[in-house]
This record gives sequence, structure tokens and C-alpha cells, in this order.
Amino acid sequence: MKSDTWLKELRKQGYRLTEARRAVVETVAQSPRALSPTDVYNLSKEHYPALGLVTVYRTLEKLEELHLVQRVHQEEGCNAYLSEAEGHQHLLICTECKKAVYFEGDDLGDFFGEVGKAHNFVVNEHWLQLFGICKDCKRICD
Amino acid sequence: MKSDTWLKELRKQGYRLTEARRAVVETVAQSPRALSPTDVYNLSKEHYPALGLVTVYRTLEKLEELHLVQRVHQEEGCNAYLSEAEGHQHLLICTECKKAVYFEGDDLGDFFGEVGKAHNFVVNEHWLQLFGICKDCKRICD
DNA sequence: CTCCTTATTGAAAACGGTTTTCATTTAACC
DNA sequence: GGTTAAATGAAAACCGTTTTCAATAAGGAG
Repeated sequence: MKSDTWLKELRKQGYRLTEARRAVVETVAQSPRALSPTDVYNLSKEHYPALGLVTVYRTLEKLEELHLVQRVHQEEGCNAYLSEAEGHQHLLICTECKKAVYFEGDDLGDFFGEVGKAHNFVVNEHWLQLFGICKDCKRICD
Repeated sequence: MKSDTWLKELRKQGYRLTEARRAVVETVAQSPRALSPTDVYNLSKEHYPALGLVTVYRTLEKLEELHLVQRVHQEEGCNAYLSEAEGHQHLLICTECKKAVYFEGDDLGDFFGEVGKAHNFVVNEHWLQLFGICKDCKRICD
């Protein structure tokens, strides 16, 4: 269970495990799409109604510090959070249902180096995201 | 002169040419890096002190509508604006001085299609940005 | 199990960037 | 020059995020 791993990791860092934190972690860990703080708040409140929005912000901050979640940029906003993949991966996001999937992009490093060289840059980071329609949503559109 | 082209384009769309608008357009058109609304405000004020921040927002909005500028996402924020390139191009940004350069990425389409197929997605948009250090800043770092 | 310390919490206030409102100004056409 | 509606800047409203603070509760010590 991903949320248990996350909780264990939080504990290992010396953070306390509270009901509020558990609710937030559970929500984010099991979501197939990136969630905004408000999304997390609304979803988590169902399991822990006393939850405050502030706690959502603070917990997301910690999860990001520990590289358990990452911030995702989309057309609709740049403040959504998603479980991070292990290793260096990139995102493929469905523009209909917002489902997010990771893929490997190892092959691209060389190309990026070339681009850099051509412009007299030393490239040391890249940021790649694909957008499309997933099979499930495609079916509905047709 | 890029700013003249932009002003002409605004006029063509029926917008009026004001001093405030000229100042904003000039600032953004000639900037080598993406600028936040506040950046634009401060820089433009030097040429037109009566300028209001609201006008900056409104003008940037129009320039974006006309695809003369695009919004750029960076570590520091997602609300900076840069002249748009003609055709489909990607950005290479210096993390030191923020200078932005466009490059062609035509070769990548096939790869992206493959990634999509492997995950049962129809990919119809991609978002790619490289970050590095430009020659000028490299010299200073060394 | 109970006590104690201190991290964590939620409510409310503060904050900062963006948008709306509105009376005034001014560009563009006659 | 006169007219009209678009555009302007100041102020207020707005909204997502952060800070403040007193109350709560997690988790280690006894």
C-alpha cells in the first residue's frame, strides 16, 4: 500500500502521524490524477471531516520535500500534486479525465545535449510532458 | 521592429493604440527573457510613468490572444510572458540570466506517438522545455 | 497506563497576485 | 474641433496561500 510507505517515511523523518495527515496521504497516494490542494481537501474531508485546508498545504509541502509527490503543471493550473515516479520519468496526461501516466524518456538526453551545443548552452535539466486522450475517454468521445 | 508589428496587429484587430499600450508592447517585444506582469510594469513605467498595473494585465491578455506572446512556466513561477516564436518551437532557458531561446523539435513527434501508443493514448500536444546555462553566464561561473 | 513535552491542528487574520468596478480620459472616426 | 465608445488608473473585491495563535493530541519517559 503506497500510503503506508509514505506514512512510514514521514515517521522516519520524525514527523508525527495524525488522523489529518493520514487522510491527506491516503487521498493523494491513491489518486490516478494530480490534485490541487482544494481537491485534496474536499476528497479527504469525506474520511476526516474535521480536516482544515491549512493542514492539506502543510502535508503536501512535506510530501514534496520527501519526493513522494511532485507538483504538476497543466493548462488549468500549476498547483496540482501527484505521486512521484521512481527514477527520472515524464508524464503523459489525459486532457479529458486528467489521468496521469509516467513513461521513460532516456533516449532524449543526447538530442537535448545537441540542442544545447547548437545554442551554446550547457543543458542540465529538461521538462517534458505529453497531453492526449486516454483509451477510456476516447471511447466516450467517439 | 517587432513592437511595430505587434502594434499593427493590435490595430488590425480593432484595438486602439495608446501610450500605455505602446510602452507595454515595447517592453515585452524587446525582452530576451520572459517577464512577469510586475516586471513588465516596472520596466514600462520608466518610459510611461503614469502606467497602471491593470493595463499591463489587460495588454498581456490581448497579446496572448493574438499569439504574439506566450506564457512561460519556470521554477520561479508560471506567469511570465515571452514573445512567441513562429511555428512550433520549444524553449531553452538559462537558469542564471533567464535568457530564452527557441529551438526546433520536429524530430520528436514520432517518439511521442510511440509513447502514446504504448499507453493507449492518442497524443495531441506536448510540452518541452530545456534548462541550462548559457555561454555568457558559464563564463562568469567559471 | 498516565504524565509531560512539543509538534500539530484548525480558525481567523494577513498577505500578495489578479480581476472587477467605475468615473475619467483619450483614440479614432466624422 | 466634436462625438462616441474603448481604454485607462485608482480603489475595491477576490481568491488562493501563508502566518499567527491558542487549543489539541502524538509519542516518549516514567
